[in-house]
Amino acid sequence: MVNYKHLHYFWVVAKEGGIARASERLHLTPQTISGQLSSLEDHLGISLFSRVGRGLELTETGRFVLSYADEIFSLGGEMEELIHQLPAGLPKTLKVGVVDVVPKSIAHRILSPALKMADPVRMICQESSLDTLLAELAVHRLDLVLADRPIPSTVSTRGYSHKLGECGVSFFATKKIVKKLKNKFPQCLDGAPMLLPSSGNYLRSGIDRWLDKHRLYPRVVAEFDDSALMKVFGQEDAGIFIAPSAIEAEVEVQYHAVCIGRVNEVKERFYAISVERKVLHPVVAEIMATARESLFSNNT
Amino acid sequence: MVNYKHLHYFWVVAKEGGIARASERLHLTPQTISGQLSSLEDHLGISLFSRVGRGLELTETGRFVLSYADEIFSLGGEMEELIHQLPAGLPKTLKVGVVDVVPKSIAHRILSPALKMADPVRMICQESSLDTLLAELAVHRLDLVLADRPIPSTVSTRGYSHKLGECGVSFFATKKIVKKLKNKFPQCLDGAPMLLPSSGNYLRSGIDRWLDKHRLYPRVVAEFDDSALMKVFGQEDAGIFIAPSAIEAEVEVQYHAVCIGRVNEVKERFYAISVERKVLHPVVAEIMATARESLFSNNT
DNA sequence: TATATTGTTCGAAAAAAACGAAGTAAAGGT
DNA sequence: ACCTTTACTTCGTTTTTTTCGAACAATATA
Repeated sequence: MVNYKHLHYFWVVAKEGGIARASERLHLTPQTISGQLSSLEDHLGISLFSRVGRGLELTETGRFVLSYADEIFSLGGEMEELIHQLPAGLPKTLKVGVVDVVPKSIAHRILSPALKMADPVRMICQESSLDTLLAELAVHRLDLVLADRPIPSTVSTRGYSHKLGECGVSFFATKKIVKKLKNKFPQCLDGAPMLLPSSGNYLRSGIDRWLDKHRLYPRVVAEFDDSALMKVFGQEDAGIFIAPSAIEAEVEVQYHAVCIGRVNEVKERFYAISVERKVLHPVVAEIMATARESLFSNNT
Repeated sequence: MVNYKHLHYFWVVAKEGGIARASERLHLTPQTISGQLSSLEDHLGISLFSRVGRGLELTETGRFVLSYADEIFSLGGEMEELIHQLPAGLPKTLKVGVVDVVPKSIAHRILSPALKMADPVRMICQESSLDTLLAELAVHRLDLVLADRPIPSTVSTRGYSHKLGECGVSFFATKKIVKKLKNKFPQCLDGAPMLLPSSGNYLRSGIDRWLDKHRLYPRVVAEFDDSALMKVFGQEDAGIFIAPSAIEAEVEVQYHAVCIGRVNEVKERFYAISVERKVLHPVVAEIMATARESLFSNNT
């Protein structure tokens, strides 16, 4: 771990062009700076200045370090400058990213506690792929990501996944489609037109495994990244589609379809992903607490 | 000035979700962290955590600070990681930006010492407007900018201008143009077709003042940001053009033109702009020393 | 050659950080 | 309701780090 105090001295020395000048600006004696500078070089194991004549000259490494120090300390300065004009009662905001495979009504269920809290919260929602959202999360442009899977270990982003709940999946179809089905569930799926989440999605692999196990080979009409789009296609008689059992009622009403069967072997899970290990954002904490205790309380 | 040690503790506490966990990771006792954290809050004059229950919760400000701390410490980490794989004898490079109004042969004169130094230097040149180049300089993507004026005080970029030299300007024209001129210099300029640096350029205002003072009103055929382009137009009989007197000979040869007059009242100046107050890049230092002693040694 | 300027090395002094002991306060189990 | 565990804080002391004064070495300038 570099000593940022030392790095700061180095930065000032480089900027001012010498220890003497730097010591003036820092209100320190030259011997202090000189010593601390040597400590930094010792720690890094490489020299930052070459002592030439009675002055200093940046080495190649020194210039490299300077470019980083520049960024680091201007960030620090910017932070200090902005910190005091921040707390002026601007409404609390919560920036959420929702992975597009997560059904909208599930997202709403999960997030609604935020809007019902004591002090008002402005919520900013964004919908996109997991990768995109994790990138945003990493640079703190999001407070929380709602996903259907934990953070992939392959991804370099650091972050912590918190499981919110899980439930089985239900199969839906419009009446028009249902009429054409010969058998009862689940045999009716074999050869039937079907809409599925695109391969690569977490839920999809579970569905595929289950279909395979039961020797059911539906005709896959279309694949979707966005679950809402899939349901709209379903509503227009494009094929059988699926949704978490927990929102059966909403789906039947909203998309004019009926539930033709339920599978509890395949579980759809929902996760909240945050940057901090333990969630420190009060609104996020509230959301997660509520979700865990009551999101799918009516089924296991 | 924030204490980066304190900021680092804050960062770890936020990441780990508590003082207890953080103290473990930092190999420190909780009371130390707690104390240092309070110091930081005292210094900033605002609380970063709200103590809720037996734990901590980030405040709005805390989350803001965290986002900066995140950037700062990942920069620091990145720096440490890269620092050791850097010094592997990659050739020294010098990244120079040349403002486009600076004549190419002047730029060459100024920069050539770099190529004649003891250990070889690879030079990377870029040509653009002053604004663009200063932005690049600020983020250390350039080591040096060559300009025809000192750094404008209106610009927020910090940087130091070092004057390299100055010389008068000469007027040039092709023989075809010269034939048409009725009077001798400088009266011949009145009403004559002329190429000039665009308004807004530093040299242009000097030229304009001089022309005005002598009641000379040439017909301005075209204006250029790029001095080389102006000379090419001049070569093609578009009009009278100007260049620093120091490169008279080169201009006459290269652009098939003749010098029709010299003005020492209008001075063209050249500056090197660097990030550091005193230039610490050895190659840059060499360039500047050479320039100052011999760039325009044959005239004042 | 004298002189001012710049950076360095050595202690001792001052300041900051870290710890042990003890205390408060909330959550969890009995 | 009562004990236990967990988590943060406060206080005084010890340890570590930073800073300075004094003396010194090297280089440029007059």
